[in-house]
Amino acid sequence: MFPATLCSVQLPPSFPKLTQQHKNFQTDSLTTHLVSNFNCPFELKQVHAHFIKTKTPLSTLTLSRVAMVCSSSPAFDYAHKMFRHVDNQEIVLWNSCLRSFAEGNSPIEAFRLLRRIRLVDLFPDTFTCSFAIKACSKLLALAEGRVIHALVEKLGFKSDLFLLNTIVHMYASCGAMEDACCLFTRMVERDVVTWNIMITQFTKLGDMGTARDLFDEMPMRSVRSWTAMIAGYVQCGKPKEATRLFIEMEEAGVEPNEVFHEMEERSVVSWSAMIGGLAIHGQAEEALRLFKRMSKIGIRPNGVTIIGLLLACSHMGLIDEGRKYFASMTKDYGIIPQIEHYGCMVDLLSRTGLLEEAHEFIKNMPIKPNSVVWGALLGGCKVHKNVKLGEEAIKHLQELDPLNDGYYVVLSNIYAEAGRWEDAARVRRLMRERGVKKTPGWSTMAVNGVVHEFVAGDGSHPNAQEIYEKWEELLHKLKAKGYVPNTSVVLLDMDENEKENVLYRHSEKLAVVFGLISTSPGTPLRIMKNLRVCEDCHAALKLISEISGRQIVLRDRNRFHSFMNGICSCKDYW
DNA sequence: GTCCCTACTT
Repeated sequence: MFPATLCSVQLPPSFPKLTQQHKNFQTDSLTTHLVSNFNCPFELKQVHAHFIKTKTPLSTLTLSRVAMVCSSSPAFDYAHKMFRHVDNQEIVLWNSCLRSFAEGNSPIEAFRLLRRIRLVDLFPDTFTCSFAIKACSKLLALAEGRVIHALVEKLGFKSDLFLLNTIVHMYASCGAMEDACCLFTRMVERDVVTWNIMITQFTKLGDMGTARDLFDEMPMRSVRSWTAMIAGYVQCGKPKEATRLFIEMEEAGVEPNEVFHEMEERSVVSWSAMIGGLAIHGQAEEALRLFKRMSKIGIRPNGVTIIGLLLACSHMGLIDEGRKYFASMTKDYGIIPQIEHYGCMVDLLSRTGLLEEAHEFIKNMPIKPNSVVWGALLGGCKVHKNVKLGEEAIKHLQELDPLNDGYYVVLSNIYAEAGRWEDAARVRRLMRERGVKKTPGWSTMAVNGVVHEFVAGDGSHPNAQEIYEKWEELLHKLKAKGYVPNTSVVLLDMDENEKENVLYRHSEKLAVVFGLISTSPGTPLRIMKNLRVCEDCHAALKLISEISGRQIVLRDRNRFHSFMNGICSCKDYW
């Protein structure tokens, strides 16, 4: 809130006017101080008064900073009246505020500012609308987006291509694909960005068919078009198609329709997407090979490229390579490691079982470790059964991310595996006390364009009876192949029979069985899971791929698993 | 001064 003085002051009818006529003006030290320290809206009037008194030209103040500081009401009104006299491009100042809000952490503030702009006699331009729509995209505020779209039409900006692209993107990112498509179809003029937006959205929906049709149809392609398609194939578990397209992109070269420097910038993204994609598909060697090729043709990696490399090493346990890349990022490429890089390194060390080293690494990091970093250590403690360090990690996680159920579950699991049932129960009690609930596991699978959802233990699927019957049949075959249910992954304190039943109702098993009975033989099955696949399901899926002769692609929270002929692409390291 | 792509852990 503002102090009453600022709120209640009535501006004089003739608002003090300052122009830029003082050419040889020398600022005194107080003015310099006021200018360089202006960061409080309460002070605007005082500063303004001082400027009038000392005949300081208002342009001495950085007006964009004033706008930023005073963008909230009621300082807004005062700043607006002040700007009116000094800057005939006042809207630009507010636009840059809108932009900061829309792109930063306060898109709601962008809406408030837009309302203030509309309330005074200021005319929004295409930029104003563009930033306001961007705020809608960020907040997934479809209703507000529609209002601003209407405003765009009303103000007569409806043929502005930049603006229309922003609106198409807003509709698409808010999930209103019909509106996005409708606008796309109606647009008289489209550029490569328009097409890229549509392609990207379809790839995000997993509809690679439509995305590909658009990609083939578009009159010209930019690096981003290729990147969107490649990333799309990676995300939906088709690394082969991604690689094929990547090679095609290299062979085709890219049309010079973006400034050269920018093109080079962008192509780092394609390479990084491809490297990261190969990494989460467990093709570490391929990812590292690609990186060598990229370096050879002179494309410099950025921070994201390095994350891809570290991920690749992490998913395959390539400890020495990981260390090497982490060291070289600063030494050879001048990239300062961010928290994400530290997260990858802790993950790499922890997974490999170098838990003490990982702990030391965390203690010596120059930036404050976040929950991801401690979570990575905790994950390693689970795999390598280290109760002591697990407890250390959870101590920090309770402070950093107390409501995240995943960490408690892992710790409880660590205790359970060590046979410390009382401690495991204590963790579960703690969760109850704090109101933290375990996220139920669910899997989804699309069959003939319909997305089927399976929740662990759930019997609500229309084909539940059939699924369970098929599972019983499959179970015999699995056991004949040597499958032994791994009940240790069931955290609940119950007898072995009950545990087995819980295990047999895991969502990914239900999904796979449903896939087997509802698709023709040989069809690959694609499943998404919200959590990480459990060890038992992983073992079962390997065998099912062998028995059924099907490829099963499972995208879990962490990475892709591609099961084929009894083997998983993660090589059981995950 | 504007629009679209890549990214850590559980």
